[in-house]
Amino acid sequence: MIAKVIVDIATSELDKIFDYKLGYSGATKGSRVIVPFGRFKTEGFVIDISDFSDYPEDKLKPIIRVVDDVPALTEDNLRLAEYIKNKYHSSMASVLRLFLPSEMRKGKVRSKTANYISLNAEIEVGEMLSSLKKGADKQRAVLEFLKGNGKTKQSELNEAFSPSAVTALKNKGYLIVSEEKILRTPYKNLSGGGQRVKLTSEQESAVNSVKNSDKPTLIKGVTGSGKTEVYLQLIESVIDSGKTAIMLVPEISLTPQTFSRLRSRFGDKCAILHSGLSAGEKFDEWWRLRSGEAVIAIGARSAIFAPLENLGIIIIDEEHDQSYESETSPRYVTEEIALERAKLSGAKLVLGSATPKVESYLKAVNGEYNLAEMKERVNGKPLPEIIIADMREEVKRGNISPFSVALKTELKNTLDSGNQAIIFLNRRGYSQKVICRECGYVAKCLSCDVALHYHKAEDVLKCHFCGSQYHMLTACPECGSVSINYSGTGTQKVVSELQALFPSAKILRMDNDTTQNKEGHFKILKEFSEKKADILVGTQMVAKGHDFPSVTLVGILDADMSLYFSDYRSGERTFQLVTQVAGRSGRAGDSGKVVLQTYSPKNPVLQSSVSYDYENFFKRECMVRKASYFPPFSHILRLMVESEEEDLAISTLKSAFERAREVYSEYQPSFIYFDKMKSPVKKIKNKYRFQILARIKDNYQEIENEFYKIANGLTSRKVLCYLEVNPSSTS
DNA sequence: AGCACGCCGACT
DNA sequence: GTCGGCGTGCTC
Repeated sequence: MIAKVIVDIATSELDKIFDYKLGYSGATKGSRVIVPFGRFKTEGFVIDISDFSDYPEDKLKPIIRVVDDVPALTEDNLRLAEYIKNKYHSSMASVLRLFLPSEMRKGKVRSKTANYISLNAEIEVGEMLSSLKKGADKQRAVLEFLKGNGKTKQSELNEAFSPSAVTALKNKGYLIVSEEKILRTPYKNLSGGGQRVKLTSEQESAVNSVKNSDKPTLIKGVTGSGKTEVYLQLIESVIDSGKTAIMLVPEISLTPQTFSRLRSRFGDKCAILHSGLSAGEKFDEWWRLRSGEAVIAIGARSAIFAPLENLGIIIIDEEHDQSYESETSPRYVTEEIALERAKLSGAKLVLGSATPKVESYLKAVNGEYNLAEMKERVNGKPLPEIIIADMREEVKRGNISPFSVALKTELKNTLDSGNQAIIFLNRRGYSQKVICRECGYVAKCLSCDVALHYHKAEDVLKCHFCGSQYHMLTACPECGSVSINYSGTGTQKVVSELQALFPSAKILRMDNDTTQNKEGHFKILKEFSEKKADILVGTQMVAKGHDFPSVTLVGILDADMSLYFSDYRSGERTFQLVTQVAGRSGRAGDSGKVVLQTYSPKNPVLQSSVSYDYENFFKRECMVRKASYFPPFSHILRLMVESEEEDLAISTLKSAFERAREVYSEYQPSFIYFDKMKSPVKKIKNKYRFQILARIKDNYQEIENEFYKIANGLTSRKVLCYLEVNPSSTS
């Protein structure tokens, strides 16, 4: 018998099947194995067993050994892997690696065992006790304890009594030592009254809508509409029917709160897959799923690869979140893999969000997805009121502080009533954008309709989409004002100005400076939620995460800063951000307020967001993207070339461009845009980066395939060449 | 990935 | 002379 093996080395030359003699290794389809490879040994995956080999039989080597008792990969996994390999044109080894925690490879972790001690059942306890000498009180205590409590970990006995007493009893043959596997369970102490809640009629119909549809379901529910409870009851009914479930949450939501909600409801049936776990915990949680001991997997995007069989449902919470796109090879889109996995195993797929991706909602509108809407909040409270503060007016009136009059007034009210406030600083694409502080004019690229980035070193404005350059402005072309700026206020400055306005307020700051480590992040949030401060000032990271019941005011400074970010999705991002940040206000007590400061109050995206009008935003966004051929009405291909040697990068880019141009001439009518250029960030980690950008309106499958071939064909030991489809940032 | 082979520059 | 730089090729 022949084992078809993929060796666990992710290079394109080795991306083929190697045949080995199966022998008596015991390997089966899906087994991890150790095989001889050239002059050394390597780990590999058995992807098939066959009677035949095309390789000369006398040259076949035998498998050295199997790694795990149970094959690490299931047949479903292998089929899904095949799909991923074809879709993203990556090597099989790099795809298969997605299916196990990286720490498991190369035998870095093993299961942990401990010695357990119990009484030797062949001897009467009374006999043991009476045989002890008079002063042996410790030994007597150990025996009494074991008699009462049964099997106990040796380390605990040693600790509670004394190692010598235990050893003495062992030597007498009174104790039996057994080595047993112990599980390293993360968040063991998480608990809480995980009560099943009675659903509102809207929640109920969302649950039924999912159950009754054979299409994937998009649940579009406003903030606070109780989507999580819908997920939990869906999971419950799936596991009641003997199937398993995967729940994906954004990276930022991997908090003890999230876990405890599932743990308290489903207990040990739920396993947590999370990069923050120790290697041992990851290993054990993974095997609990693989062995069927746990039937619910929760985690960030990589949990879509959870080793579950008989899958009944996949839930992707906050489906619009950026963390669902992998930014390392294979650059997969979680939703695409979830769709295929659900299809392969006949599972339901549920996508949930208050602000779905334009792509997803379009699918729902087209009938490709089933749509379930939840418009009411569980607590019946209205969504926080959003007040727009026109910063152009403030500047005209001579207010040059970062805070509008409206925000100052609301801040005062909030503090006076003993509530808390969050000030959100939108620093996305911050210092690079050029904005007129008088009229709100933003410098844009003439051919792309995206904001230009200011490059300080060269003192020019550049379009990150087509690469064109413009002179830096000295005055606003619209109104002639010279108060044109490209840098904003940092968190530090905001804090000091706030402190000056409200001397007695306690202010916390949360940004990259104050949260170098993950702990800092939690520490600040915890401090704030314990009401040890009145105001929290922060960047992106305050937008998501904890609920703060006493927060009744949220201030958004420079709401438009991400609006003109050079990305076709900037409008979408802004809408999502405003909705999300607004959701931080007034969760429990009094109804909340939001002050949104902007230089472009008439902007349609902001207008839609202040009235929480997703439909309106969506319609307009679709119109704009359709007219200008941006996704989902086109596909953006970005072929990257990276090398430490600039000359080599350039020559590779040239040959890539030559080949791409052949594709271009064959399919010219399908191209909206096609050119080569330096990457906006031209050097990262000592690697020079160049790119080819293309935007395609049809025949994209063929063109994409050709581009993948070009990229893979040009990658070598010294040059990395890869393709990004609809990249979310073009840095 | 890892390791051997092999072909040119700088050195005890 | 040869030590060692790294470019190239092979691995069932």
